[in-house]
Amino acid sequence: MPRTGLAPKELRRRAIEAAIHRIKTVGYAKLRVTDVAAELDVSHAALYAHFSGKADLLDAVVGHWLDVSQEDLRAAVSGRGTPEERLENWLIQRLRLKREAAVKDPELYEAYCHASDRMRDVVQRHKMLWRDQIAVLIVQAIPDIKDPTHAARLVQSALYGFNHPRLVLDDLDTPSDEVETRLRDVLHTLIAGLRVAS
Amino acid sequence: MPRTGLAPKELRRRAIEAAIHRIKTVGYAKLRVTDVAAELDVSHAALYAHFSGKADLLDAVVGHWLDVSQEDLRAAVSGRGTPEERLENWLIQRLRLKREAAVKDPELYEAYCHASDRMRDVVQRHKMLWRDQIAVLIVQAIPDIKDPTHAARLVQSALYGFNHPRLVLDDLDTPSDEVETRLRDVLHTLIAGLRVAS
DNA sequence: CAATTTACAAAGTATGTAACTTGTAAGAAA
DNA sequence: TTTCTTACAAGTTACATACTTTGTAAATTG
Repeated sequence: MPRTGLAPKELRRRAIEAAIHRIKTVGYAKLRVTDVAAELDVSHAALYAHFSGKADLLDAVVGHWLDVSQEDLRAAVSGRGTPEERLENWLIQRLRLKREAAVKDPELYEAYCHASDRMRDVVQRHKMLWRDQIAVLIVQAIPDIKDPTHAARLVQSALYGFNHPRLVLDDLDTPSDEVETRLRDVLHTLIAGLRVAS
Repeated sequence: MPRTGLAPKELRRRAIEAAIHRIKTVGYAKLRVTDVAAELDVSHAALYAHFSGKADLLDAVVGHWLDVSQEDLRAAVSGRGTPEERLENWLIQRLRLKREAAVKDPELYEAYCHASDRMRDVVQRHKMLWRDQIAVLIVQAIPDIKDPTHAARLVQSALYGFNHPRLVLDDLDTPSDEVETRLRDVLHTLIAGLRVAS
């Protein structure tokens, strides 16, 4: 029987929190599963009953962050305003969340960048989620659109430069409103183009 | 008087060639200015009369590669076909040049990636060149466009995901025609949108 | 006197070894 | 029986030291 007296799910949750805490304090590069275990007062080996390894723990951390961001984003889908405004808000919100995260928790954001580079499943799943949400919003903005999935992929492609974690990091030093204006310009031009084609 | 018997310009040219040769053979990471000098049968210190340092030599290498690429691209500006086709061809050609370079001379391409990451002047200058050429082609494709420079910047933004050296490297494993089709889709949608706005 | 060399300081990289981390297996505890 | 621990092999990292490379200055050559 357990020494921690915690349900597996609970310990998993605490391990993720501990890992986040460690990443925030000592940095992503110096995260040791030994230290995470120590923070929970268990031996490092105990964590291997809950995570398949370090990569899995990091995936859980990134997955948690993506889930939290997802919450924030969902609001924009059902928010107020015209459909086109909602799509715009959703995209702007996604950009802002990343920029904020990159500034507020750079170490945590770095973990996300690494996960993204390695195309880990966590990130892939969320990319598909994003595309689905974009597709939903596009249908609302352009009701007689021919192929919503195709249109969503197209929008994703065109806005990739605003969304890719590394590139977000790159133009972190240019003012938000400038980047956001560029994003809006591209989006509106795309929508105008899609309306013509539909 | 010179021991090499070469005009400064000529030695500079040979140094660039030697550097390219070294990069191709031993790799970008292992390039030593000592070795480049040895290949020219001069002491490494002699190169400091022609380049301000290693970074400057690398800039010259990347600049040379960009100049050669530029030649290939210029053809598309005055090529045959409708203006829209020429713009499309120009953009596709730019993508192909990068993909080919990344496959054929990965080490040389890496040098370009590094220069791009560090926002070196060489790369900046060529980005502006590109935008000007796009602007020229846009004016031809949409004669009554309001602000060609703005439109060119917009197209650059939307196609950044296809053009950024690192991202080109990322989807090198997806087939050319798939990537090119996506680029064409985005471009045509943008042009349709720009036509509406003009 | 302009191009080059040798000589040299500062910065960077390679190497070997000790200490630490990761992941596994066998066994103890509740 | 499940959760955890200790013990351990394999792989990494940290660190001191020796060696390379970079960049500069003074001396040299045609």
